[in-house]
Amino acid sequence: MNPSPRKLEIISVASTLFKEKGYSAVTMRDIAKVMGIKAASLYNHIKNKEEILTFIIISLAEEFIDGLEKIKRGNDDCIYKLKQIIILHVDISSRNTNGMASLNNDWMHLKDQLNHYLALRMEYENSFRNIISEGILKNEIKNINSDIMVFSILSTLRSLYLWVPKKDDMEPTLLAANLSEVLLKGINK
Amino acid sequence: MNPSPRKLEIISVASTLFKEKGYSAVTMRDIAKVMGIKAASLYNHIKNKEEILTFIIISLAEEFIDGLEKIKRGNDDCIYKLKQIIILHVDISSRNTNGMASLNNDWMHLKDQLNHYLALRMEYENSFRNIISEGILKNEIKNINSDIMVFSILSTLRSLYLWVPKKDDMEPTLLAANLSEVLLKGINK
DNA sequence: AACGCAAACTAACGATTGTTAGTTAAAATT
DNA sequence: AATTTTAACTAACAATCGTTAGTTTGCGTT
Repeated sequence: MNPSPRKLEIISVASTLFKEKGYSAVTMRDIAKVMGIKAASLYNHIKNKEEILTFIIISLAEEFIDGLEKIKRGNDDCIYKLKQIIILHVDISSRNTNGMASLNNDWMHLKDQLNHYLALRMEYENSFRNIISEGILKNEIKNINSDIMVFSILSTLRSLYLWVPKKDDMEPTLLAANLSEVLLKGINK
Repeated sequence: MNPSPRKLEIISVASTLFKEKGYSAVTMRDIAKVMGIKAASLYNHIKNKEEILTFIIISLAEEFIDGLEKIKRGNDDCIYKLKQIIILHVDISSRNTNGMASLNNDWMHLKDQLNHYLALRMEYENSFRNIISEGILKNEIKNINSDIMVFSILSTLRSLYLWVPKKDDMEPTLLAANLSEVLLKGINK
């Protein structure tokens, strides 16, 4: 059953507040106040507070997994795959700057779906690492500690949600292109 | 007046818990339980919960500012300065993996010192950006959007606290060297 | 006109929050 | 030996938390 428009509205408002103060510091009364209703009325649309967080995190995580799956299936070289991953992150982060905050910082407050989330994250990181490792084997990528490369690139991509809103004048396409240049070829002339 | 050993112990325990669940989700009773005392006893050593967070964040922020000041004063080229900044981050993050979590994620819960923190952060980012801009002028650094370079490098350095504990077998010196290679020269062969 | 339903409301619940007051026991200082 | 200090304790506080129960309101369908 699809979430009703009103439910999506609540989730959207909650995402904004979760980004500002974190999941734990946001009360149901905070969310209700922004919605212009009482806290108890929220429960006509959602099961409980945790369901809001779960929806935000799991739907984003699955969007990343799906995007990465398509990229993996392609018969491209590793550098091109990395560029597509960068585009994927810029795209999802630009469209979900609020939700990305919860994905990055509030996942530990999941209960029922915590293990599911952790499994998705491990799957994603492993796929990412495999692309790097394959690139090293094929001599497309430098033979440095692959963990460091995964960490370095992924840290930047995971922080996009903080940075994109400050640069909303910049085209996502241009941002992804510049980011590819910096992340793949460095800044040193 | 210097913090007593017992106070530092409380701050250390609190840092660990803050990293696990975030400031808002950690109660004074949580901290007390790990200390093996009652929550009320904490108040013999600290003023309130906020003071713990403030101490963690401000002392780290000032450590970064001091480190950057020394680097700025040096008469080195910009690439070398950036390498020193990377070493600074690896050093501080390795010695304070817990506290760095609060610096990154819990600063918005500061009250009295929030503006002070924001001023320090802006000062730090501006100095960082100036080094990049100078490097572009001196033709040491590629002429790409400098904001993107600042964002990219700083995002990685700010995430070190998450990653260093998983690689505690790796020498900080080696980590900093590899990181410099990746961040400055990229991964593309 | 009567009905059913979605979505708001009021009121309240038990649990938990940060914190204070007052007390006690041991250690350090005089 | 007497006294002060340190650091723990018990007990409790008002405030706030997520959530439930029961009620009301208004709109669309019969």
